[in-house]
Amino acid sequence: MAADETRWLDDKEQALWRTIREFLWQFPSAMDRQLSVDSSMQTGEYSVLAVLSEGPATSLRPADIADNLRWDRSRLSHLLRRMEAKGMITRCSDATDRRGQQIELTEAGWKTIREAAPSHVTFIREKLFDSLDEQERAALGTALPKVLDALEACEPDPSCKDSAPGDAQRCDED
Amino acid sequence: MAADETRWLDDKEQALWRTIREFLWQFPSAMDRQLSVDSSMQTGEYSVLAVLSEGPATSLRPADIADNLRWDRSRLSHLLRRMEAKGMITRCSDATDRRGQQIELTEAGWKTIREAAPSHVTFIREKLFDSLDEQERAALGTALPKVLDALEACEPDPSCKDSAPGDAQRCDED
DNA sequence: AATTATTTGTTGACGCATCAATTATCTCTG
DNA sequence: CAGAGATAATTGATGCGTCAACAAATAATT
Repeated sequence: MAADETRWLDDKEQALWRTIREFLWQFPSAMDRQLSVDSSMQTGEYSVLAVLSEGPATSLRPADIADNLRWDRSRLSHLLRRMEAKGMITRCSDATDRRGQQIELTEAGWKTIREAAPSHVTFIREKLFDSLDEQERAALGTALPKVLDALEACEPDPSCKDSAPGDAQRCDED
Repeated sequence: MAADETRWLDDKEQALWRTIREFLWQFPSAMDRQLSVDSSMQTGEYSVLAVLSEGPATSLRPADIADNLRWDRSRLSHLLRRMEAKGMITRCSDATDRRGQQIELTEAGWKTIREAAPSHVTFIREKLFDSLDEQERAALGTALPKVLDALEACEPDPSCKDSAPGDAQRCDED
């Protein structure tokens, strides 16, 4: 890349970036607070409980949960350990693949997600959906996937290998 | 609040929430990775360096930085300690208010932000702005502030007190 | 069948954010 | 001026996410 061709942000772009950055920080932060206050847990734990309770299957392998949430395996592993200690989930070894496990909600886990869901959904509806009109919701629905696509071009996994090579990715250059 | 009036999300809303949730996680995560790889720092540190370098003043008090970024004081305090240890900033006690301090970038701090800025701005432009058309950018610009407004109604600080009391905040009910 | 590569999941060290508690200074009120 | 309250900033404990290294089992290759 040539010397200093950085396309800096103009004032308008900078203002928008500022807004987005604030949203990126404030929303998850407020969501964690809501869950902490109302249900003594955080977003990560809620997400795992939700995935396990929503799916058609009664048990899932950690890799499935990780894929569903697009999470790091390690993060999930740590979280599952804590959740098992709290009695939210149980693990049994997978018969067909002895590396894997089957993760299942316990009764306490079901109770927890059932009790946490109403206030959490209310939070999302009130703070997020109710703040936006139909057009804005639609715009988010089309805009954000594009950004996510752009991000996938350069992920931590070695998934960089199967992305379009012609288009100047910045996975290791500087 | 009455028994079970939770307005659950329908399929369309759930899909949108899923997208937003993924964006909320993946974007900051990718941004941290970019900064780590290219500049050996993370978003928080970059933000502080940016605020200090952008402002008209050559030095700022921690409270000003915290307000600018809408951060917790404690978070900033910890971060400033680490940044001071790395030689990025210096502190001098404020003459007019002996509780406060003046935070200033060191030469090393200036060098760091100057070197980190191009690739970071490029990341934001390529992954975020370039992925969106003008209409989508405008939509974000109007939509997100509304969400942020809704969030401000219920913050950790005792700022709950000066928000409209008629409108059923959920700061402590359940 | 034997070797290699890939996939599944765990672990430990480390850095960071959060919360509650604390110190020091300032401001307001009487 | 004295005392109550507010504000600036720090501290320590705790929990979480990340990274790199690892162990175990399966899949692919020869």
